[in-house]
Amino acid sequence: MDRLPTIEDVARAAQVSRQTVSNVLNTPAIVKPETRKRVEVAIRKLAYRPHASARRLRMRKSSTIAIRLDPMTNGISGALLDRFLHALTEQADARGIRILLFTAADPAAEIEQIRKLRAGADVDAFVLTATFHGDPRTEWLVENDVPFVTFGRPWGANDMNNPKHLWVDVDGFAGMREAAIHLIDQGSSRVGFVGWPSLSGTGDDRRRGWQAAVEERLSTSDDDLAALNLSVEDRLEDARDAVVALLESDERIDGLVCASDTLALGAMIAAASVGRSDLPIIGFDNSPVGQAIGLSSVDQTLDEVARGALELLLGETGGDLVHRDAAAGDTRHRLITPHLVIRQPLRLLAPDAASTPTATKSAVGNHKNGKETQ
Amino acid sequence: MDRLPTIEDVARAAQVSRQTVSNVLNTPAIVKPETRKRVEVAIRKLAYRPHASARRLRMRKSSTIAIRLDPMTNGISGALLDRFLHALTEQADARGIRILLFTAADPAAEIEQIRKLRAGADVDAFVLTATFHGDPRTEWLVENDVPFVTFGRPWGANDMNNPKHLWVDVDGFAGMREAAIHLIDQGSSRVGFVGWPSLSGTGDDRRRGWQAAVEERLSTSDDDLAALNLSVEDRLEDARDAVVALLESDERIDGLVCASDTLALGAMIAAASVGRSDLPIIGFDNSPVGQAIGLSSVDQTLDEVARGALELLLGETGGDLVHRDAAAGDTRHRLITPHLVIRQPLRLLAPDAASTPTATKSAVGNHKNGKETQ
DNA sequence: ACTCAGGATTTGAACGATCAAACTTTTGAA
DNA sequence: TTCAAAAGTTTGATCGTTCAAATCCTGAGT
Repeated sequence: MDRLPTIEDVARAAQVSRQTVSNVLNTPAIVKPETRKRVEVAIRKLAYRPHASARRLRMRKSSTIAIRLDPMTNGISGALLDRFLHALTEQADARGIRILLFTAADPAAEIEQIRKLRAGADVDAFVLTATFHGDPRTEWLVENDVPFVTFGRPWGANDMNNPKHLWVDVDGFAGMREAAIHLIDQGSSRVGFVGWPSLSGTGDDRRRGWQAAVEERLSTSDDDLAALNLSVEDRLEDARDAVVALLESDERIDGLVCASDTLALGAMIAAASVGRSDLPIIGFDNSPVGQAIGLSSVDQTLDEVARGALELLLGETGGDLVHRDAAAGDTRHRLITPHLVIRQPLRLLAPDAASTPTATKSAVGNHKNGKETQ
Repeated sequence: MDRLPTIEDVARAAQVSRQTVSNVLNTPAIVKPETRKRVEVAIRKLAYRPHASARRLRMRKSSTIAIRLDPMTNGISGALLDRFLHALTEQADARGIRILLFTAADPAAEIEQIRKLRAGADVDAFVLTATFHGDPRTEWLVENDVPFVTFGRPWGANDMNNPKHLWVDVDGFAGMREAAIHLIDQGSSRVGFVGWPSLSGTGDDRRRGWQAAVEERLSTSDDDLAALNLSVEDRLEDARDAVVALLESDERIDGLVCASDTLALGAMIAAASVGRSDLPIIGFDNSPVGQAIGLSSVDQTLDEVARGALELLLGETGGDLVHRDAAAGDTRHRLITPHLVIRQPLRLLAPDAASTPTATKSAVGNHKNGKETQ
């Protein structure tokens, strides 16, 4: 056989008509069991699969969701989108939906891309990431009636409980609060926070989580609260420098929670460099680097985020687009609770008793090394 | 207008026939300029774009390439696939090709997925990553005549210059050699190598690069060469422990090149912990973490890899699949030369003179800190 | 035996584009 | 002026599927 088998080939092989084969595939219930079996055998024998483009043309839907792969390799947590993408692809696959990628340098270019993909009937719906305050994309999409869901809640004007669009987000408040409470439960009595300047809604949300935990469990004065609250850009050096300063100005600090793993790593370096490598630190994002270095972190459970996104777009089970108005009231968004991952930190400065290194042949050999480089 | 405009709508608006509109889009040359202009206006006015599925059905090709998004978040260099994906998507977009994602837990599952995508005529060709010795996927693909290209050369049996399939790869030898030579040029006279156990062809390739540089430029004895050559698994701790041992056993080492940024980071930590935080170290992959921490590294220039992959599959310019046999002799693969990125390393242990930290309001304030924590 | 409802199956049309061939107009040379 | 070739445009068929309507079959009720 030169070309791929068509529904007609199957029909011929099973001695039935096109439509019966189609029915076996789409509405098996209405086909007589006997006939159905015969068709199924033919399908298997020919290794037939319906031609996706033909089906899409007829059905007037593409069963495809597009997502922008943005160039932001924003430092350490960059792999976040990567992991989300993976989760999304898996969930989508289970529903018979495909994930298409596109790129765009800026929001305007992204809108243009979306317009093209829509106009070519290439894509049914979109997933937007990294939304921000006053995002032109969401406005445009709403206006042009394009189905979409955002990863990230609308921080701006409209009411979170009745927004203009579907969204999924991670509950940064709950996550950061859990992290802080964990430290307090482990004996910390003075827990600081390293976050971002308060432009980002995400950062503020996480900050409030820390604040809630401290106010709830510790008797930290308002002045102290302000002193324990750092705001720096999401860069290793900035975090390191700020934390060095903080630790030197306040010896009693015995715990830190951070709005990202980047900041947490900076904090670890800072702690080590001022001889506090025992300081418990918790980050956010559960990035690969964090994992490699034994950093405890708040994991975003991207599987659930992805599942939530698809459920909002397509409904609980099927692969069909839910009409916007049908997705009623409180089901129009999902707030996912992240969970804390506790790890044994890798001491940056004091490699104690190298735990069975796997150096082989040409390695010089392993030996104990208990030297405290403090 | 309820539905999207079709070619017929445009034809009506421009007072021509379907086919003429089609010609304006696909073979503008054969349309009389006057008519063409009229059609183009109509196209713009209606914001018409050809229906992708209809076109694909008729043309019997999907203009889509699929790639597996695998779950490997392998530590620090994990973002590599992410970056490759981005480059690939951009290059593909320029050719009017779309990138589709899929997942699979293991090679067998991946083959099954590929089979499905092919049978559904969803995808024209595949890009395979993380190929390994005796990979069942490449065998299957070759046997079943599925067009594909691998990122990673075939290390196994068949001749590299006449392999059974198309491939693109990064020249690890050249990259590692350049790195080592750079260190030597900067004054290093005893340069070690941290790599992986010699199962991986990639690792050996990089090792040979270091070896070539050292033999070429330095008079290191064979015994020394063996002693300077570490092999550990791609884990931070393992690298750290092995490098600590190495540095303690040989004081004269004044440079290290590593087969990955993960290993390099481990080496940096090791160097710092034995008071050698000045030791120049170069990694491989140019990962985001490396960037964040100021690690010099060999960058894989994934743009070129992506371009190469597409050129092999689709030819220099167009979007059409090149017939396998047409891609003659030496154009059946690409070996991309990576380039070295030199950075000012962030001292892990001695944050000297915090360079204008951007801590704001609630930060305690910045101050000089020259303490050497040796 | 005859009708009718209902289920099971088949047939013709449509989705929106391109290809191949037919048709119409223009061009240029005799 | 005439005609053939070239250029420009249109028409009918097709890609592989599903929808809508038509047809065929089966068995129950009169």
